[in-house]
Amino acid sequence: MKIGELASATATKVETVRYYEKIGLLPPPARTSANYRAYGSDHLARLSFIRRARDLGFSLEAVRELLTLSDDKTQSCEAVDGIARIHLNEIDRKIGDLTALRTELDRVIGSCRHGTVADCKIIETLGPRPN
Amino acid sequence: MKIGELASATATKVETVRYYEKIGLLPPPARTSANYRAYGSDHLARLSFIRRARDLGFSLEAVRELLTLSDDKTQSCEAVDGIARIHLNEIDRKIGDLTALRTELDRVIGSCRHGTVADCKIIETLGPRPN
DNA sequence: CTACACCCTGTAGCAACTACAGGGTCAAGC
DNA sequence: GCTTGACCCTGTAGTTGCTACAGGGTGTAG
Repeated sequence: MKIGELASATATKVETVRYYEKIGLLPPPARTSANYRAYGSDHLARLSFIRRARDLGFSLEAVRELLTLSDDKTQSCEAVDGIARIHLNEIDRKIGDLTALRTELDRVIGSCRHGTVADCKIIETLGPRPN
Repeated sequence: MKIGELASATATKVETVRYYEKIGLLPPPARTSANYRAYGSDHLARLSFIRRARDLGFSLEAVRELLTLSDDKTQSCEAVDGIARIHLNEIDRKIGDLTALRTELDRVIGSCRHGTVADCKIIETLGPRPN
């Protein structure tokens, strides 16, 4: 299959597929006589794997590790589990940060009395403080 | 005050202060005879504003708008309120996305039986699907 | 007078793509 | 046979918000 077909089969942009090849996530495929990339089902499987891992929020570096691990079927699953757990912790941290932020921002917005900027509580909150 | 003093007074790195000047968020200050930047209290106030807005998660583009609005004290507070509300919506969306992700990832991790990679449920989840 | 901390400019790097510019290829329709 | 349009190629520059040099100059304490 050509790059456009592979891309649409995996909901990826063509440029992104080439990018994954350039950074070594996706092995370079064979070429046609016209120098077009010719992909097989192994490429499709690998790119699907990458996309699903990305959708779960794994970084490209984590995806690279997961791919390496998944290539050696005899290895223990522990390393895979570890990567996933680290990622879960990061997500929890982000959710916590965003929730705290949300509370603070909500408080700021709630104080807005819709007057002029001169006595806008939002601007005031951001402005200089007397300490 | 010199750039290092301004930076530490606002918990900002020196490079970041220069960066804000370069992108036009912070006006260029006067210079000493040795070509050192010399800041006044107005710069301190403005940089504090920027930092607090950034801490609330506003993008630099949003900060730029907030600064412009806060400069015209006679204007209505509505635009400010609007920017803040848009930002709040974005935060809510992000929290929602991350929470969904968290659930999914937790499910994936929970299915791990700690065997070999060959029958790792995590890898399996990421691998090719029969559709 | 010599360390050392600070300041200057300018450029390159990070993640993870995205968007051109400037070309080549191929199938369909007139 | 020739044009149109959709696709493909490479390579480079842009995005956000900084951060980290490299290679210099300045100011002060001992």
